[in-house]
Amino acid sequence: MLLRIDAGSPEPLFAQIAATVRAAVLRGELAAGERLPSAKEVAGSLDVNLHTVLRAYQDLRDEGLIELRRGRGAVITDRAERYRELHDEIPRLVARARDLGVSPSALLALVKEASS
Amino acid sequence: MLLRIDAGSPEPLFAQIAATVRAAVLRGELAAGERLPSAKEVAGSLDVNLHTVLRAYQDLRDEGLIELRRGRGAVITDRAERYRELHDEIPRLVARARDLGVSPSALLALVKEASS
DNA sequence: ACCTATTTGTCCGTATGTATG
DNA sequence: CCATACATACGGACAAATAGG
Repeated sequence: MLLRIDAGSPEPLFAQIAATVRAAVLRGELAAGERLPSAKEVAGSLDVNLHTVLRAYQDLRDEGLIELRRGRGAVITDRAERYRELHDEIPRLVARARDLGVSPSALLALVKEASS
Repeated sequence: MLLRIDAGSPEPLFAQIAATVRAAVLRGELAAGERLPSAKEVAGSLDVNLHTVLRAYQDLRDEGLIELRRGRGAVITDRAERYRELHDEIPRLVARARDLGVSPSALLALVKEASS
């Protein structure tokens, strides 16, 4: 099963569901164009309410990771693919900084500076 | 009354409520630190469901216009104030572009270029 | 220190609407 | 026309944080 949640966690169910999908995308298990199981299916398999899943899906849509269409469902976006690629580059950047003797906090400051 | 909605509009109720608050902030009717009426109050006065108002408030929170705290309510952020200031500068920029003979589409392109 | 009321947060259930296939 | 699937709205319930007495 793709999605897993922990009912005992203080993390809200909808957030757990969204996080699980996000993680799957970042691990490359979900490629652009692929379709997520319908909210109804997920709700059934996780034994949560349909709305809880829909809220998770809508959060993911707001982040640009998926597209939602009535009658069609949830589809991974191209942008999600690019997020993944970017995500994969981070460890290399961190390693390179370490090689150059740049501290993690200094690297963070550099990134922050560049994106301001 | 601060908020108004049109039940006949195709625009969802929660979006109408959020848009009304947004507009009020941009008109300067709501300053940073001011508190919005509680979701319950708004729901009562607009005759909509409590959850509909809460969703509007949560959208506004996600945009950074308000802060939400249990037991305390919804408070306009400093950032909202800055949004308003930025908003107020736009007409001046447009007027200045016009004075300089820069077309609206060219101005748009310049802004787009600068923010890429 | 305690209790209570207020207010948002989450989740569930139900109903209806609307776009897609 | 029909089934699927998301979108919105309503209602109820309980939890958790805050404020005030």
